[in-house]
Amino acid sequence: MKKLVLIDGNSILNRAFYGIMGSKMLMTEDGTYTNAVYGFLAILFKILDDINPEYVAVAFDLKAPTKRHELYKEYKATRKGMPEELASQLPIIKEILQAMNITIIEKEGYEADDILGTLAKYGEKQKLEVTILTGDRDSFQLVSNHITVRIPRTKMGKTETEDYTKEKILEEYGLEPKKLIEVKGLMGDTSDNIPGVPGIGEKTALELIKKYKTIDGLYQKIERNEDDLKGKTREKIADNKELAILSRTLGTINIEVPLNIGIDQLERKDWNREKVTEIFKKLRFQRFMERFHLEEQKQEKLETPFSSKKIETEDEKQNLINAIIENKRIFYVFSTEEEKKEELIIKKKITAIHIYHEKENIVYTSNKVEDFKEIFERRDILKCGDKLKQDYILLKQMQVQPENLMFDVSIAGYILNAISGKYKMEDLAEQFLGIQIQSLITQDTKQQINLFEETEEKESNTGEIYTYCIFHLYQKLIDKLKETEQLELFQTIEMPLVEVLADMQYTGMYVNKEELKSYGEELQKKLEEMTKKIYELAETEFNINSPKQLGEVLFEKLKLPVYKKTKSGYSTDVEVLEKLKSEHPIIEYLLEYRAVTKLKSTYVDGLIPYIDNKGRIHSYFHQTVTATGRISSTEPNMQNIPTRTEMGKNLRKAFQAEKDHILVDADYSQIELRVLAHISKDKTMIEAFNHDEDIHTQAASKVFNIPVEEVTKELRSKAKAVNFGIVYGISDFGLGEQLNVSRKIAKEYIEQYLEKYKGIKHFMDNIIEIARKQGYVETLFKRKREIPELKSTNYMVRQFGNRVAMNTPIQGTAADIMKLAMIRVYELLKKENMKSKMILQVHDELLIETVPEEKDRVYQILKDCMENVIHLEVPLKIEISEGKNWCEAK
DNA sequence: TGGTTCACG
DNA sequence: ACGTACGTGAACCAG
Repeated sequence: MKKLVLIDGNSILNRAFYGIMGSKMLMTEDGTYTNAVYGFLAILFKILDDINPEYVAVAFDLKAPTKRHELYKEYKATRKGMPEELASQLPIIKEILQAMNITIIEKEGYEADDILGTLAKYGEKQKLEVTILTGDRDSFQLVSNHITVRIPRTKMGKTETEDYTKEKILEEYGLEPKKLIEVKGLMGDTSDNIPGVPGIGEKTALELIKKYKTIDGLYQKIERNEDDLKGKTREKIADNKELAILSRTLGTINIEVPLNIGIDQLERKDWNREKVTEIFKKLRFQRFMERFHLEEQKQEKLETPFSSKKIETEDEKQNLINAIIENKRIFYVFSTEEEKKEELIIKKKITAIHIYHEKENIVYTSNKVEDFKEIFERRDILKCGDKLKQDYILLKQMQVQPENLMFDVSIAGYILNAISGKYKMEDLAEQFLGIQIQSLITQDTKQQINLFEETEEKESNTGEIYTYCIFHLYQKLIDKLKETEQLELFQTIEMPLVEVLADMQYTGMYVNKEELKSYGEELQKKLEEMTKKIYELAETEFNINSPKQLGEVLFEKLKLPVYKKTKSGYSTDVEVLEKLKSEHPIIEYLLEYRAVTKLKSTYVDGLIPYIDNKGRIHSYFHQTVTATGRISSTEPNMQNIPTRTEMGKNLRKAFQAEKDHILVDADYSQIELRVLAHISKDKTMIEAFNHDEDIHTQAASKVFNIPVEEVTKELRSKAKAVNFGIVYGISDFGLGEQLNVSRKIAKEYIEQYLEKYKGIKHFMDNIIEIARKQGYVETLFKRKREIPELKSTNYMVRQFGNRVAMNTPIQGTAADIMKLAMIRVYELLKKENMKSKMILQVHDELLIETVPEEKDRVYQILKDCMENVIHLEVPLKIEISEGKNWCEAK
């Protein structure tokens, strides 16, 4: 039997739009939304795969009002408009369907489901097996022996489908599909603006139709008093006969639309591959292009634009070294291999070095890195490469102290665009040189892995190509940085910081493994107690870590009130639990359980495997990750070690100074607000900082219009939240949420605040205008962040863009200042040959491990460098403390 | 893999 | 009528 697939275009596009919204709004660089198109195609490809039909058609609604709905005049008025982000995708999907030679059917005056109904019945008569793909349960009335309705569901991001056959409908509703029209007439459908009989829901309607077969049958019996209905229900039904009949008409799918279409017009044909490729390329649908092999293979294998040579003779080596010294710079890349891997600690070593010879256009390769030790240690030779922090560490491990690491391609890429996230050599070579690295690689490394026991030499020219690219990217990126006026930022902050971070990462932080383990055991005991208590109180055993199961226990079994929901069910976060505290004794145990598991799994069990044989943890510090210019830390993240709670503080006792050493912790006080005072030039706030006043107390006095002396703890804390809000890019809703006050009150706070801090108001308005005009914002040191969100057609996204515009100059400038301070501190410690080591940065906090005899000097250096790294309109202030461990030093 | 939760600044 | 404070990373669950 041949098969026909009919698709409700609007319904599926709609599903796809809301299904793939979530976290990432798919969009191309120029702001075209593509999420619904993408989802539509995913669903389409799936059904074509599953069913492999001989015939296909897609139906769309046309905007004109339909006959059916004209009957109900309010219909149009209450009809929800499509959001612009969705509407803009409609013509795109039509264009694609056309390119795929899939028939599109639209008819003025008819809805998609009318067209589908007509075609389905027609198909059935032609002896076809018909499947209707739609998100609309209305179409169940069309189901018959040879017509099935398939409904897609987005479940956890994935699209599943469910088929409604005649049997399934009989089973689920106890009625023939056709009878569902009668049911709808009684119950109505709010989403479709079909009124139905007031007070009659699905249950009653189903029962009535089961009993009386049709609406007409029902009213016949009522009119003859042969029914057995009682009271209110009978009255309502009797009173609303007209409405019921109207509703049935509204709910009936028209299966007699005059279409003049023959079956041969629905036949599946080959795609116009060229056209489809062009559109997919524009929309960046890489996945689909790969799946259908659409990428045009224009370049076979490009001729390599340079030569490669292994260094074999002494002469060759000397010739290269001479060239490097003469040019005062080296373009190079290391090849590395994993030396050993214990738990999560990976140790790498250099296996070869590739160096570009500028005059000869040859990339030389040597596996004797020691030959170039001197070159790396020379300060007068500029090192140009990629991921130089890693190189620094690798060299350091072979007793080489590299100097003048001043050009790193990925960092240059990051400075030029902090939000692209594409800083791999492949990305940068493509973007700035138009070189397709993949097409230049001669041997596929993947193919030869494990072909031999001993992988002697991986015969890949990747390292050589990278080296060649570095040379060409150098001039290109330097020019770009000049163009954007960011060369100074790059050369005086970002590049000098590479060595600082490398050294910090190389040094690592001492963590007392034994103490950490025993603390873990303590937590384990607590955890077992909590678990027992929770099971008792819940009268059931379940996985407390599963928000889903916990939600079921709290809100279904224990019937606690639901304050908040998430996409997938009940929310069970701290905020919700705090509100439920008085409702049930189980809550306090849950809160405690959550706190303890977090500590144990993330910070005890999670950290132990990172401790090396010297007791130190070497977190990776990333310089090309954040949108604002901050540093980030991973494997493990050392920037979010607990500190706020008592338990957190106890944990910090395991983070220590080495034997006979001391930790010194320096903390910028209010750096973000000070930066804000400076860039907004707000008189009031500047004055507060210049007189060393408590900034939150001052804010309280301004917001609540009372003298400073009368500011209570509560008011100060509220004003503190307002200050935070200002830094984050204020919104009344957000502040209200934070303070647990109405958004009206929150709005008053903000208005008061901005009334008193006029300069800040001016800054906020101004920065948004600038951001809109130029498409980006920048920090005091010219770090830039593009804000494409401001161009969005979606209000929410634009609002987010506004907040980002306000926050980024503040957070980013503070990050710049800290980076510069770190460089100053590092330079002094190095110059004075001190044993003291910088071991950690936590955004506004710097941690140094020192020895008693250097302690005073470290204090001096920290204070000098951090407070005087730049002179703003307000002073920068730090607080320093010390201790044997990180808890004491805070 | 995405969603939820939670640790830090 | 909507659905929001800024910047991160990791563990865990469910599909």
